[in-house]
Amino acid sequence: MANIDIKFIAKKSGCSIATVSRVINRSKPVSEKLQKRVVDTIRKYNYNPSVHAQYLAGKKSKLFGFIMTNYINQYQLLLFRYLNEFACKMGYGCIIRYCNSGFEEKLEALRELEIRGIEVCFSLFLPSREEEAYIKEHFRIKVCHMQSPEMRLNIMEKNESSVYETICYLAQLGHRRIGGIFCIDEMDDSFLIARKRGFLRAVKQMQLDQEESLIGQIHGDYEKSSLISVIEKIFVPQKLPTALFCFSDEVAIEVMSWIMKHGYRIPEDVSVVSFDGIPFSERITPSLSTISQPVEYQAKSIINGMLYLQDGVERPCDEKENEYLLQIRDSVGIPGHYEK
Amino acid sequence: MANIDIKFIAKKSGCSIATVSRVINRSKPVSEKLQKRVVDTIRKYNYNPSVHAQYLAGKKSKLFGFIMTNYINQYQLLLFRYLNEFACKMGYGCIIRYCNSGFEEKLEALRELEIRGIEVCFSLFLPSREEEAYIKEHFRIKVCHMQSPEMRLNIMEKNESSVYETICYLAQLGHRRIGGIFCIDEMDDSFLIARKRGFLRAVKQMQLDQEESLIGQIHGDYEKSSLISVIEKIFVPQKLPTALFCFSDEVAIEVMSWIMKHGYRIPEDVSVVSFDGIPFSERITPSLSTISQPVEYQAKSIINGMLYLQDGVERPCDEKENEYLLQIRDSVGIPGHYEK
DNA sequence: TTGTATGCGTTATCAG
DNA sequence: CTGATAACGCATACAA
Repeated sequence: MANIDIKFIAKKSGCSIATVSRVINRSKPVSEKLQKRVVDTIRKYNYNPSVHAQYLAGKKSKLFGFIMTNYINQYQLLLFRYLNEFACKMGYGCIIRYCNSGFEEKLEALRELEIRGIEVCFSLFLPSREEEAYIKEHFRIKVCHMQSPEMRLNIMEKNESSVYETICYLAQLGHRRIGGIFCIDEMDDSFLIARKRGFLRAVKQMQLDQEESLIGQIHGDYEKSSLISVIEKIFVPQKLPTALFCFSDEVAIEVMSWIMKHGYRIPEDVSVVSFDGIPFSERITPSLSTISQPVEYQAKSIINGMLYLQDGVERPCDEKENEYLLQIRDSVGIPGHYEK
Repeated sequence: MANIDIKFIAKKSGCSIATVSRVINRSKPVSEKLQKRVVDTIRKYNYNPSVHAQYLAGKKSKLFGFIMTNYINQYQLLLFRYLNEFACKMGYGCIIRYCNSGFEEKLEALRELEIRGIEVCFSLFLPSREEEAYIKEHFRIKVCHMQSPEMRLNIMEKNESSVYETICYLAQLGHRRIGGIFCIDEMDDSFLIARKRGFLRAVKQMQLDQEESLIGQIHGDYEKSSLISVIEKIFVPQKLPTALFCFSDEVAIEVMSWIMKHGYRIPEDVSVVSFDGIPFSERITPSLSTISQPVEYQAKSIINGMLYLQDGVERPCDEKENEYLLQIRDSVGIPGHYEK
């Protein structure tokens, strides 16, 4: 059987390839009769135009690139799942590339994407100002990320304020001594740092204990041992915190297993709250209280941003859905409210 | 500035585009001098041939497709990271598509991949015989999966035997009452089922307690509540098992948090062992004993299989690396060996 | 060893 | 409204 291409369809429909093309792209009017005939044969032979030929003939690539960090967490995974879903819905394919954090390696990844004719890519890495400038100078491909203005995620403010409110809530429950585990980021001004800012602001505002020993910091790709030293720094026997905030659910889960293994009860002795709202957070026992991110909104908003970078058309998102929701579950309780 | 295409490079190198093409593809000998000149200008202008044009001119697509289940776990994520790495090393890009388990949706995903000129794709879903036949009949794209013979993973046997050996090991430690949580699969003969077979064989062989209440089954996309009923079925107060096997690390982590929350100690009261060897398994407290899969080998072997499907060239893998290793960590102990 | 010319499947321009 | 045809960037058969 012959290859099913535009020529084949044209012959079977008794018209020229130009007409078939017009039917496919709705680029120029075609008489109803002919239109129907063409559509029918396309259906009949299950014809699909070759994207490669389309691209060569001047069309855009319909392919988005995604650069993933090697230290991916479940939140990022979930985000990507939605990104994939929305990209598909808009007719775009997703080409993915894992990458270590070295700048050279990121450039290599960009090069690969560029070769494949991709024009817009999303990176889970937050680039520094210099990196961003370098890329703009040397690449045709447009790179965006969580903090790019086109994404309209308002992510810094949302992170700061949701943590602030969470800590205030704990204070209102009666917690006066709240520990916090945060992420050190290479970027001066990332949304991860914003979480710490929100925490500190609430501590000050609510006049909670401000001891330095209540705060721990670890890197994004921390070792288990360094997390444990942070926990041990915070959990000093005579002066335990009654609550603990962790910058991510995964860290919280590690911490909770440590706490329970060491004979403390959650939430009777310590309440735990974290950030992200990954599905796993409600599966463990006790279920983890967490600030759940609007992943679906974020994904939609990012894809809209990428489409904008691709074709210049703005697609507004409903800002109201951009809500960070504190999910109170079993890991949070009232201090001093249980028998010893 | 003109577009940097093969014509541009040809002009700058003072030769024809045919020669440039030959240098790029090493398809025919080119004199050393000319070769060098061409290579230099390619470098100088950072020229990259258009994959679309190459494809159109008869070359293969250099793109692999991957169909991911929506209920992805960390093991699958890790596997995909390595798949991505090895595919990149071989000059292939990875286009990814998440998908629910409905057959229609899988077909839609395949269609999308096929349109993009992809010839080989890997699916995390295990297709039934009928599904496989249907796809072969209706699609040009070749679909492979964990149990495809071309992948040479020997996965059924490896799963069965590694679980068998693990349970024997526990028996030798003195465990006589071992619980097991397994996955119900729609496929009659999947590697997930093989894990249960290995368990049952060992129980029989070592003459361990065979009560039906020691065994629980859940679906791949189980709810938390159904896991908890399974746990409660196994953890009957007067006749606790001294050890528990879980078919995946993620299930084990959920189970462990339940166990600790309910006042049992790990491993003093119950030992826990599971399957996969995801990084998170050693991060929790106590660290989780698990049968770690040779993810890196598997990924390499899968990519080799996909390359074989693409170009017919066999690339042998070192079978010795296909080893499932029981990692004994803190979650395993000797029964009756601790003070109450 | 090198160059010329054709074709790959599509879109877009220009005539009819 | 429709059809012929020139691009698009590359590989390759054929000619030199």
